[in-house]
Amino acid sequence: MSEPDPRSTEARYRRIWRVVAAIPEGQVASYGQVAQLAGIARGARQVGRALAKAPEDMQLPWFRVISANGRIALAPDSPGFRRQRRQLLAEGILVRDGRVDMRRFGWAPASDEILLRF
DNA sequence: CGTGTGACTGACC
DNA sequence: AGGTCAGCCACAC
Repeated sequence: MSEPDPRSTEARYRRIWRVVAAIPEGQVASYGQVAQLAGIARGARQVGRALAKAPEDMQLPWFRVISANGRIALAPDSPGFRRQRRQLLAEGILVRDGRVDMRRFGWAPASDEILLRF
């Protein structure tokens, strides 16, 4: 019996989904932060990929993931952008011009919280 | 196997 | 504050 390679794309996606699922309601995390917590250095782009690939019935809070600069990464004129903005606003996260104040809404998990969860 | 393309980032103007 | 750029990495062609 061989363990699945933790470096495989599938294994990485599963860890990414696990981290995203742990982002508290009312808070946001950046793609790079999610990658970091999932043990994937410099894997920000993979996070975007994993979110796009996440099964709908997984009900992943993908909308809580935004760019490190606080901006919604999707195209401002896209349906995805509008949906993300709406869902963020729905849980009290202020979105102004497609931007969120990371200092106010950014997720800052405590170290023990990280060790226990991931 | 080379190239182009992003739901990305950090560094530098 | 806002644009450019190189680095990044999985994927489509």
